[in-house]
Amino acid sequence: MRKNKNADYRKPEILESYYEVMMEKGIEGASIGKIAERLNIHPSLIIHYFKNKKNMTLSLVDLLIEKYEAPEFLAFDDIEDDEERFTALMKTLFSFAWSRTVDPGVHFGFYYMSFRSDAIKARFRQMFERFRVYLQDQLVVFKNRGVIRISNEKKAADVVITLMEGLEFHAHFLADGEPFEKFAESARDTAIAVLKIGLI
Amino acid sequence: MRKNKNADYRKPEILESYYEVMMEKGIEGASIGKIAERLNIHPSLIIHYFKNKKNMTLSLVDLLIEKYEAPEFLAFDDIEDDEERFTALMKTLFSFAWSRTVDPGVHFGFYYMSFRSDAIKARFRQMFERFRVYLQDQLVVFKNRGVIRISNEKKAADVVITLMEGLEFHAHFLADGEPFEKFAESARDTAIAVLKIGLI
Amino acid sequence: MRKNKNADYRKPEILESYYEVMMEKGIEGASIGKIAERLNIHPSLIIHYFKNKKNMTLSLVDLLIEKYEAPEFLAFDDIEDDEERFTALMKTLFSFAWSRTVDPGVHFGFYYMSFRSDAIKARFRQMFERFRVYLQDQLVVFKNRGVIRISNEKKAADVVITLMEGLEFHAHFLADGEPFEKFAESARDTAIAVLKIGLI
Amino acid sequence: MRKNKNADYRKPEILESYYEVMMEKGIEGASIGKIAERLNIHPSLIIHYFKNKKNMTLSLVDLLIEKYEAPEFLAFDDIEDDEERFTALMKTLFSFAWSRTVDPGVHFGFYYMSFRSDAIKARFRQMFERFRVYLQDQLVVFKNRGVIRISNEKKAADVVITLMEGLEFHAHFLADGEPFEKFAESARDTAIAVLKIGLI
DNA sequence: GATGAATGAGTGTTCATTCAT
DNA sequence: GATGAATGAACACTCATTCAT
Repeated sequence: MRKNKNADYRKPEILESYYEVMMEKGIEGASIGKIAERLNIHPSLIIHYFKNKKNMTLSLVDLLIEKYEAPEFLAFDDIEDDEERFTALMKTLFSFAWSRTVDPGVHFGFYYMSFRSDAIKARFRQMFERFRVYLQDQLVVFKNRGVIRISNEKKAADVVITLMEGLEFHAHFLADGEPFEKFAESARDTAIAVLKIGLI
Repeated sequence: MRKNKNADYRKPEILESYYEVMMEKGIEGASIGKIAERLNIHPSLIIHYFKNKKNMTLSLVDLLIEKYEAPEFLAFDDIEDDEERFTALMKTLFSFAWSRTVDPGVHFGFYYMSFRSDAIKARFRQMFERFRVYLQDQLVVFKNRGVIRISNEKKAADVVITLMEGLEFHAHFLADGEPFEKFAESARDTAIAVLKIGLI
Repeated sequence: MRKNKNADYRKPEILESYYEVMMEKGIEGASIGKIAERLNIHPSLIIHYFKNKKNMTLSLVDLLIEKYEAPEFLAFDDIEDDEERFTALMKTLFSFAWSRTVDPGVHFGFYYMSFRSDAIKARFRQMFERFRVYLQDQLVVFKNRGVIRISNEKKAADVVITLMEGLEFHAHFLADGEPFEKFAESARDTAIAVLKIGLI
Repeated sequence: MRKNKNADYRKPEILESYYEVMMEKGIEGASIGKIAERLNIHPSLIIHYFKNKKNMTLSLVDLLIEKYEAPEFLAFDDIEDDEERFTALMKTLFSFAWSRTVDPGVHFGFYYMSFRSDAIKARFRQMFERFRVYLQDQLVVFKNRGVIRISNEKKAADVVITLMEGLEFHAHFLADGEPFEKFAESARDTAIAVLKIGLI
């Protein structure tokens, strides 16, 4: 019954299982025992690969952040028309698909963990930084093409992110029943208006 | 060593201790044992007062929500000038004091718990609902007085809340170093502009 | 809400509740807390009346034994014909009603407790002694009237009791489905035969 | 201090310890902690082997039932004479050794537990069923050989079991002082007579 | 690479009981 | 008579981790 695999196979397998258990049972419910059980392996084997839980958790965070930064998500180079490309970007940023890249329960869970773990916090901070930089660059382009009218690109990017993250929250607590996409409209339209009118 | 107090004293005392332990050790670290230790009482006394941990947790959530809804926070009736009152409201909504009414770690912790606990989620939902209704009412007044220019008050209130909550996030991950108040400016100004220009 | 009663009222009330909880949750499940809850009184009040649980348990045992020894059960004086009276006695001893005077779960529970508690064991021993004496006396009468033919009344009574108690067991484990009365027949007929034929 | 053994050694060792603690302290007194203490191991090791207490308890029940069904007990094939073999069987069924295969306190304890646990009840029921079948088969043989004279083998077997179990009870409450063997005589003789005379 | 034995700290909760009011 | 505060021991069980194999 014992299938000998090596780290390259096992580690992702274990992280996948970790993620799944987290979705079902939450952070505090995602114990090494349950993760192992789901994989039909011995808990010790998980320790064997990751040394300890903290380490494994950081690996999972890294993996999930990678998902967010997958290049497919924000590939609009094929759209030639500037206006269209801007719209496509905005639509994506406030889309359901994007919002659900990672299960929201897990997502929030890690956000929460970042309060206790500097290592996790640092990772998210870097992720957000990278995203802000990306957004800033995009905004500069769109500004130069005359699509939007902003003066402070960093602040503008910040506001967009603020709206995105706020929407995530909002959807969890207030959109119940209403479809996400419809609920996201106001936030997206606000973002577009803010950028186009040149408030910032 | 045995100090007999009664429920009116003990229960808030225990909740206070719960809150403190939560700040220090996080949700999963806030065990009945540690809470009791901090109060120099026996763990079972906590059960005596709250029956079980779930119940105690809900009591704490209720207490914290009450804090947010304390009447002092949003009392601007003494300001006669409409414009001034509007500014005061906006300043408060995006203020550090308001944001830190409850320790952000605990705050996020409960948000996170709402994914696993319907009871907690319901409480937050109600809180947000109440807040939206309050905001909506205020916006109607300001609209009638000509201070702002909006067409859909509910959506407008939603956007303001979205910005507030997004700011909370953002501050945690991106504002580090920068003072909150300065960081909050963009979000607040966006909110004001959105309301005044009549985007929604 | 507090109704002041005195011991004469409260004690039986508490014992009744104890018995009920025992039926539902078993011996180990019958805690003072649950008994009190059922009565809507404070657990301390139970201690107040009975001093401690052991004491209360003994009181309950006494009460239940009294039930078994209720005079109504074995009152056949109105039956004049000896043969008929003998049959009536035998029918009663192996009847469902008699067997279920006390809930069998509780009944067994106390039997079991008698292994750990000398006080309880002594009570049951006395009860059985008294019952044996009663039976012996009856058998002597029936023997003198020529209804049965035995040489050793004590042993004869013993065998009857053995059959009665064995039936109790048997019914629990083997009679499932089959009605008790039908199942009891063999035991009763054996008892009658043993007494009539004069084996003992 | 750490002695690594394996499940084949540990599990029976733990069950043995469980049984011993049960004899001393009763069912409710047989906690995992005490069992572990007696073995000088950590309580969680017990959980490691048996997952949970219920499971361990069922394992013990199985073990004890096995003891009752040990083939040595009822091996009379070497006795050629039918009459002698019948007597030997009867003697064994009502013997002290048989009755004390398992400590009566533990024995009763499990009987009692069968009221609350369907799993335990089912096991006992099966055990009794198997025993009845065995007895029935034997009675058929003895009947064919002319040793006994019965018409309904199942009922006959039932009565024998009833007498056996009733004796168990009886001995506990009434035979104190008197030696079991002597006390058992009446029950055994009744059984023999019932079978020989052909009452059933 | 993989398993299983073993640990020890910790979890929430139950329980009988004592004491003060 | 009745309540509530408080205790402390005990309970089954979970968990991450270490070590030997």
